[in-house]
Amino acid sequence: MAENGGGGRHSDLPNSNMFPGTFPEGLRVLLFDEDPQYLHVLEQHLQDFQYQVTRCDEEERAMYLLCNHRNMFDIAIMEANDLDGKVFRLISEIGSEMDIPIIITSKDGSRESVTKWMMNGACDYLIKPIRPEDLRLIYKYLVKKMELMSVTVSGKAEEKAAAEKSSSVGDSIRNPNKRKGNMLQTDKEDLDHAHGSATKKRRVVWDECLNDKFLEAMKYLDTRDIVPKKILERMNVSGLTRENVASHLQKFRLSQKKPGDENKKSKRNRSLITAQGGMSSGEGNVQFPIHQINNIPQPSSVQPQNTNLNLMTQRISPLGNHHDNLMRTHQHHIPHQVPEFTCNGQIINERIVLNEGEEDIILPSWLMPNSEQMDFNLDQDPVIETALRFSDIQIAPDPQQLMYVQEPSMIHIPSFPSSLT
DNA sequence: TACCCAATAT
DNA sequence: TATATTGGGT
Repeated sequence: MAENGGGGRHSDLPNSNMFPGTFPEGLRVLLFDEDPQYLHVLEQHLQDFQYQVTRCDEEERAMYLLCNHRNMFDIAIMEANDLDGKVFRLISEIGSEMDIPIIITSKDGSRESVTKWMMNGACDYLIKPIRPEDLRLIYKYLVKKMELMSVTVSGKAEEKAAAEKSSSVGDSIRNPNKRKGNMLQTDKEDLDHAHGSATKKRRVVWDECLNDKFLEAMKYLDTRDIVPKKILERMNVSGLTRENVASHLQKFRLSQKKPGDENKKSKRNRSLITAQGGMSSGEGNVQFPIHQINNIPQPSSVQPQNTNLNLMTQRISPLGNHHDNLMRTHQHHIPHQVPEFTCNGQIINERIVLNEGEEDIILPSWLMPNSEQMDFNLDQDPVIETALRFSDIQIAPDPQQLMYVQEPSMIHIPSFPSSLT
């Protein structure tokens, strides 16, 4: 891959020392353009800047990824030429709920188009042909978040404590990254949010990745050491507090107490149970998506180095082809909401969830193409593959809060019954 | 101080 | 619903 074309870009960042690693290198970009050639050009440019590009030249697929795998991306660049298209509808209707900046690209430089897109969820609008420099600078939409989470994560204990105190003041906790429909207000809004969230504690979403860490820690620890503090230490997830772990442990223990309840649960709750019988907490909520837990390349050798695709294969294969099941499920259910699968690049359990949770939905109904179109095999999907390939090695900016996971988890402890209600 | 647990709040 | 917080007890 070519060396970056933007010399000294890191020093471009204000207070760049507060940004982890080599940010914005590794920025995960979902790139959609219907023109394969132009797509390739853009991809090339982005890669020149060391961004991880997942390219896509089919609208449906791009939207599918945006809807259902946005945690695999830090930012999306979507081609869109008409204001009545599905992309526009997608972004204007649920774009504000997405936690990912969406940049629109178009040949249409009309004021109407620019204005409409910008007012309906796009964070920027690039008129083709796009200058490489504009692509290089896409990380700017994440800088604020990076700064924000840097404050949150790097804080000392006192600051943390203070932050925790202040979180009980009573004002609502808002998603600092949720963009408003009217992006003309974005900067101000984001500033407000940034200010607020820097002093607030966000909810932790115990999704598959984090839960795996938790389970792995439990497994590793001696029985007498299974206390929040030790688990926290063992998990080695920065940003996570003892209280977080204590809370989760409490839930865990409760869930173990009455495993019999499992059978009484509704179908809906079954969607939270992994194939291993574990608790996946796959609710898919966006408060603190676990894609924010960026796997740092493993320094040593606790376990064999995960070479990502292999890892994925290992984890996927025993479970059969869930993609097919997933797709079949979709074909039989009218979608009504967009679930969020939060495990960074690790879609195994999300598929399990989908497989078992009959009510899990992928696309909004108006986005649902005919089943033929949607029935692509994700296992062999180069788009998914790209994202997966990068998923474990990236050092990607975290939109809300960064948690470093130093030991990619491969161990799943069976039986973490879910279902506490 | 850390822990557990139940209840309650968000 | 999931997670955080609180409060009482060990």
